[in-house]
Amino acid sequence: MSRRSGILEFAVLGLLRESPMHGYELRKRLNTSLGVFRAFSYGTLYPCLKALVANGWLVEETSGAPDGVPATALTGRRAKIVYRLTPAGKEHFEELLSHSGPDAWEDEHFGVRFAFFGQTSRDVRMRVLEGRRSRLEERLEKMRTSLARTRERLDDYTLELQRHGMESVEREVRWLNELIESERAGREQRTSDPAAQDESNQSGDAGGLPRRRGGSRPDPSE
Amino acid sequence: MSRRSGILEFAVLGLLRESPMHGYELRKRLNTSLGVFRAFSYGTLYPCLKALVANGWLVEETSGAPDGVPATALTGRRAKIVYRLTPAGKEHFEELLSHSGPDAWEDEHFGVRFAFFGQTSRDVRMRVLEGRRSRLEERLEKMRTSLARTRERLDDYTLELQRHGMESVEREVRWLNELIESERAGREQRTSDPAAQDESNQSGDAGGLPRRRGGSRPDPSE
DNA sequence: GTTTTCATGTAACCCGTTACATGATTCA
DNA sequence: TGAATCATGTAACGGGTTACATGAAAAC
Repeated sequence: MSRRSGILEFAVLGLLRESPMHGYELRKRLNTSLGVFRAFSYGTLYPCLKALVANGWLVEETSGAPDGVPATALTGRRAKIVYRLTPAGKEHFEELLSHSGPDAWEDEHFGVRFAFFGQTSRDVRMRVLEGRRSRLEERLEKMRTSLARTRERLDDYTLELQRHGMESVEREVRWLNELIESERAGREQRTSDPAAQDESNQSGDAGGLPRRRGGSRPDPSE
Repeated sequence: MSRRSGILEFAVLGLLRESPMHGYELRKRLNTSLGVFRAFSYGTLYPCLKALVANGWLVEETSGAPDGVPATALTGRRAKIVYRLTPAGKEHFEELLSHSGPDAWEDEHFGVRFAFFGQTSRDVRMRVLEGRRSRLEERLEKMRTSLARTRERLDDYTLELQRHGMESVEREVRWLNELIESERAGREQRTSDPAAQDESNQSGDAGGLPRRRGGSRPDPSE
């Protein structure tokens, strides 16, 4: 019952749901796939994995595998400890997925939640996106009033910092607007979901993302 | 010698350099002026203040002031403990200001450093801005390669998250480019600095910010 | 055969928050 | 007079990192 990190636990369960992995690989996935937002060290990850095993959500499969299936087949090289999600773990993860409480739209949590939107039902997606948006909007409100009160007493750099900060938040709000609109647009369409889970897949279909693929042009004017 | 937070210490010294304050007010300033980036609690601030006093960088002035000058005159209401920067503290802060080590351009530090650019000499400003920029550029590089490697294995949401993340970083790089250019432009001009310090003011002149005042229009299309 | 990368862990520490305890001042 | 805000503090805990210790497999 010790180490409960919330976000790390969530991410680990989510990644292991796709396929079993050992700690080292897991960490790399955490720091790229879910990247930008968070980088966990081994000192955090390994104890967390042990705790999840203790909870019955994961099982360890060592090289001299008790269940046949040598880990070699999975990774191409001998892996020490492969972690696999148990049915209980899967159930637990899906329960976490279905929650959309206020903490789900805080800075740290939101990124991870979004990363697993593919697994998330559409109504939960909507609640998280809208929650996040209103969170940012109230933050903007605060910044605006506080700026209005102190405007003239601040030097140019502080002001510029404030301005840039607000613009960043505004930009994220616009992003959320687009996403929410896409979700709304894809509401009644029921397109076929690309990667359907075998069982207990509670996610609806993939909604509709802006579909602007290709990821930010390499050379933006400069 | 205990509690050394770095960023909090820096911000506290910087704010107190402008004028003496008590803890409560200090915290509000921390969470607005330097806002967006960080919000400290009393549980962090007060112990830090004590430590700074123990270091000889601050002095406490209680209501029954030993130095005359009742705190009432400063705030309009009776304040309990007013903290004032000592000469040693000022000296220390200016030394901190002059450093531009690699940690100065990490996410957490950069914001605070920038907030006190008004007090910072131009060459240090330049080094910090350029350091920050190259830091972001190498991060972009990593993201690009990692994205290229895993592109097709990721679902749309993860991809969109990645894309948005990269765009955010690219945007900050462009911002830095503008700032750096402004600094370069204001290099030989020697405009009069708006708020000159009485003594030991090592900051050159204010350089030149984009001068686009007015802080982000209230209604951006939506 | 040595270096690099893969792979797993632990103990000490750091920075910060939460929740609590306390009390003065202002305002309705 | 009672509620809200101002104001100062502390102890317990939380979540994470760093540095270290260890060793196997791959690459050169």
